[in-house]
Amino acid sequence: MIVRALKRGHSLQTEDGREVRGPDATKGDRTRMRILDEAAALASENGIGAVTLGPLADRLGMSKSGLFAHFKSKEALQVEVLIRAAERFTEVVISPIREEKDKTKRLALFFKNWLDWIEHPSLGSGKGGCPILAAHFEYDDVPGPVREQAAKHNGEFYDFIGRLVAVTAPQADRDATVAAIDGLGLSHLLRVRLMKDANARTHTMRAFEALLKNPPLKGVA
Amino acid sequence: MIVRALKRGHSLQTEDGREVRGPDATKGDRTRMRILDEAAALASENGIGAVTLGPLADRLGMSKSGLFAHFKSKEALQVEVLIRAAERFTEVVISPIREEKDKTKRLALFFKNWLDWIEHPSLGSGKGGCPILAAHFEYDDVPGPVREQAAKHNGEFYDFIGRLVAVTAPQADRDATVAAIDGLGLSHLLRVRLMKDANARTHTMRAFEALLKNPPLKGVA
DNA sequence: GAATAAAACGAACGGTCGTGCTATTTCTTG
DNA sequence: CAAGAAATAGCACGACCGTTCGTTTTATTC
Repeated sequence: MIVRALKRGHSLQTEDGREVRGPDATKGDRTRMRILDEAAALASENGIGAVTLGPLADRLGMSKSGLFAHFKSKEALQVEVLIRAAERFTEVVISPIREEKDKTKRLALFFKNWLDWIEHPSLGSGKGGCPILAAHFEYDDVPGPVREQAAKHNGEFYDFIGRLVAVTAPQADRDATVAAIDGLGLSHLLRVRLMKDANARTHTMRAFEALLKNPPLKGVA
Repeated sequence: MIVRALKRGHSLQTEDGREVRGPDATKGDRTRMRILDEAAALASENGIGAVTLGPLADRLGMSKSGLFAHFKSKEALQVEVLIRAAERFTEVVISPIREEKDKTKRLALFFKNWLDWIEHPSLGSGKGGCPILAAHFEYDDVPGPVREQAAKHNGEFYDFIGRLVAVTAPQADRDATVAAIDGLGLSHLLRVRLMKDANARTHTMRAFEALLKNPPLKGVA
């Protein structure tokens, strides 16, 4: 087990394709998963920057050095936490929309799932907010691998929304519409988590439906 | 100078009303201002949480303890940094819109100023992003005075946008429109700073103009 | 079950953090 | 310019940080 899942760029398989979850996963792989899930929970509460080895080890009931041995550095751990969180995001928010067979309804379904994720992070990881969005704002100006990983995720996220927009509102200016949708999610997070506004969802949904009804059009302004 | 500006809740005057800027300000007051401005710059680059005493003292060319003596705690310093950053935000983004005599055009002018602020933080403090927004996401789930201050600012910000919306688009659902506008700014920040998208402004403006043309309406959805 | 590899531990390191203290310098004021 | 107050520096502290290393415990494999 010298070769780690890290090298494959995601955390579900090792290089030889062996599953990392389930009974045929080795002990180290299982612990590794426990660590990443707990770290994601911690990150969602206090930000990726607050994922420190001591407290994380305490929460896991293991030693700091034993934990550290799974990752070559704290930075590598942070990057993996982001990858893990993105996996969960895909499982909870992205993948379920395939069950909707009317493809023009998938955008609305995705948006609803996203708001759920933002409001009830228990679906995801911790009791704090979405660790991915937190990382975006935390590292938007801090060069390094964490920033690169965050930018990569956000780019894929925009592409994903863009494809949904193209199906649901082909006449719309795609990029501008993606910006508006992304913004509604971000603003929703602040109103729910920072402002504790009980009506946040109502306002967000009104704005979203108005946006779909009259999206920004191509070539205008 | 036992009584500090801090106690008044903002940083431009002491309790007795004496100006803190200009020649009749005492030396300590001036140093205090230098500290807060430099701290805001540092916060804009790496977040409020990264405003630590050692590096901040280095940048100011003074000792850690000399700096610390101006504030009773690091937390108090952070709160004051937020207050100072909000003052600058008002000076640069909010106040100038009064020069527009057509009140229905003030919303658009504000939005333009805000995007400028997000893109060119030199207008504000450091070379990083808006320290206020960064603090909102950094502390949205971390209880304490910093969080309270951030929530206060955001509430006032929403009220301000809401008043502009009421003048420019009285038929609109005010809260939903405020959410959409706020979101466009947040998303703009990510696309400019994290994604380094050169077309961010074009997309943001298209979405903004579409929003003003067809805002969410009252009582709908 | 013995041999071997992987995983986890415990202690220690150099470094930085926020925060007290006391002494010294610098400003302010009569 | 002298006396007093305010501002700053110097130093030390305990706590926590990421990281390393040698040892011990636990899994895996034959």
